[in-house]
Amino acid sequence: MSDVARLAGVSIKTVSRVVNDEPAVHPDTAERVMAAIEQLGFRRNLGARNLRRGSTTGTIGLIVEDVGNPFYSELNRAVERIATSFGRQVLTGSSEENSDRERELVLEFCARRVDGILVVPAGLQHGYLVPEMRAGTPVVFIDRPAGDIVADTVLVDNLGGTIEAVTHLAKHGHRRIAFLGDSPDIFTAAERLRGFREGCVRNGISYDESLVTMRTPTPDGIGDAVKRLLDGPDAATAVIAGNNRIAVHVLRTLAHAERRPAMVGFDDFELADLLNPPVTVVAHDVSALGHAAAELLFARVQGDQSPPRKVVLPVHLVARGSGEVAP
Amino acid sequence: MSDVARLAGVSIKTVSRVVNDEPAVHPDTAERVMAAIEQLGFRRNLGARNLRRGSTTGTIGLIVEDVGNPFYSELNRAVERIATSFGRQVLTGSSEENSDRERELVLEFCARRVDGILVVPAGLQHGYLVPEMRAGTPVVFIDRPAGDIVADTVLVDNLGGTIEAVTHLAKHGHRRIAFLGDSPDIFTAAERLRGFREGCVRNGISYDESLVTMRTPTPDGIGDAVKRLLDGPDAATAVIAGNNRIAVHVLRTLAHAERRPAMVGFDDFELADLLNPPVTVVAHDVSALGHAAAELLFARVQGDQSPPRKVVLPVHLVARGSGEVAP
DNA sequence: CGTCACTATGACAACGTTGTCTCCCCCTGG
DNA sequence: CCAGGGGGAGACAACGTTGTCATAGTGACG
Repeated sequence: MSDVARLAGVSIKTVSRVVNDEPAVHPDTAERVMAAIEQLGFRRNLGARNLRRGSTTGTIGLIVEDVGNPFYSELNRAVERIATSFGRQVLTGSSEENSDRERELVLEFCARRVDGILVVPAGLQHGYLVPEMRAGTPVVFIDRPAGDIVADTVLVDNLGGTIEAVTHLAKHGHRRIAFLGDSPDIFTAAERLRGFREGCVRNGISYDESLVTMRTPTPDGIGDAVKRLLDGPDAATAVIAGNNRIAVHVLRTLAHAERRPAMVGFDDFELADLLNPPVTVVAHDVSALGHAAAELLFARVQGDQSPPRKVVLPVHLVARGSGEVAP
Repeated sequence: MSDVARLAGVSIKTVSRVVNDEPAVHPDTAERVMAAIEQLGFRRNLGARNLRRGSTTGTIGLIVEDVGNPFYSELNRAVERIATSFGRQVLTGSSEENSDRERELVLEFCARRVDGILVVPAGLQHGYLVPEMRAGTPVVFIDRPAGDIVADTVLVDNLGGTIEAVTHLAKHGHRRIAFLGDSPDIFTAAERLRGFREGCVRNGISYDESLVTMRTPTPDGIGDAVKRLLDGPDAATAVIAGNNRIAVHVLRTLAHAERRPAMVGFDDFELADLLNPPVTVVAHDVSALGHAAAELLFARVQGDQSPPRKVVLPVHLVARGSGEVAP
């Protein structure tokens, strides 16, 4: 900036005035300054500006499990859209479902003085966030609640959705329904399992633990589980896949299987309608999830001091075929 | 920091020393300082630190067309992985295939003093980057070259891949092959069209312009084009989809069509193997694209001054079924 | 006992901006 | 002719750090 000032023959304060479109600069002076800026390729240093003004940095942080997973990338996109409308940039990070990594990312973001943080939490302990939140960095939890603190949260109706899935299958005559879920440490997985049990109860189906598998999904793990569940005289006639990754693995396994049980997935996914049979899913609006969370965050950024809010977004069952076959 | 210093009864310089793990601090003093840091919830301001040290900011910028598109989110993930290994955070932005927006994002990132920028360029004019690059911000172009400047670029073999696709279809007896591409303003689309023509030539097929459509893909647009191309006595017997979005739209259209032409897509996508018939594609390693670009960027960040490099990654045809049907 | 080396600490400036205050000049109105 | 006012511009400090240099204290050694 001082280089520009020297070249234009003015003080650096005048350059600052030009850069910030402040009034009370003579047009001729402004022009000289702009020419100098152009010539030197000057670009104001936002870091220094933010430091001096003590204002917001114009960035927010987003932490998800894996930015490469279509579910989270859609979320990312929705968040970005809102952030852009508020003139903010988005710093993203993948926690890889690792709470230490999540914590690292959060603290790093705080050190960068982001204006707020959106996080799909990996762990169950979020006490480390208390000082940051008290220091004025708003945090909104997405898709899963915070483990041990009260904070803004946006969820989907995991419980209701799974109940609906069970009811749908029961309505088509299924009594032996298998449930394949992610690790029970994950809130959504636990909640969906709870919905599964509740759904069984409501439909007069006795809950059979041997038809349930809860673990981190891997192709082989899911493959083995599916084969086991569909084998023998007491085989399941229907399967509920607890999330989009699991659904894909299940489908891949079933593609080579003789018996094709009915199937309902939780989370919609691209091409579900083009498979054979088309896949029935419990769908929810991922963009809405991102929008709601980002809107809530920016309300906080702009000073909203109301008590922490908990938003639960609705889900709906999309019947496409795979869930409507008889046992 | 001065609050911490006051509470611990030391100077702020000593606090700085503790925070930075500098030697020559008495253990007792360090402990007092750490206690004060803990008590006050102090977190050092990275912005001020970077300003003072004049060092790198520890961030890089990534600009893609749409972070929500699985293709780009996989790229994002690969870039993030390398960035993390170099201790950097990633700022992401979607250009929405709009060169003004791209430019805005780039300049914003530069104002934030990112250590480098990775960009999937939207437009053809990148002269605006010259001052930034001269000022020391390395830029690597991904998937498409810069319009009018020389710069590091990582591409995939669009030409070779499309030639391979045509040859594959020709080998299965097809002589009337349609090509559905994205807007010809996009480098990859133009290049794949060039590959299509070249492929026709090499296989002794006369290039028929009426079998080619090049435009921004929309469900309806693709639907109409597919119906037109498959209609009449001179109908195409095979279709090449120019990218993953187009492939999906084509598949959705064909799902309701009476005639099912052979089909090959450019870009692999999830579940392609589970469709009926499974979709033959020209696949390339998106992660490798991101890795290569990020590695190249960090080499530059660390001072590599060699002439701009151009990396072309190989593609390979994955025959799954949809491309192996006779006319 | 004076000197030296070393440890532990602090004062101060500087990074690139911008807010505040001040100054100068010219114009207007009485 | 003078007071008052407003437009245009600069000096200076401060934002939160850290690099440089200075200083005080401690022990060892000749």
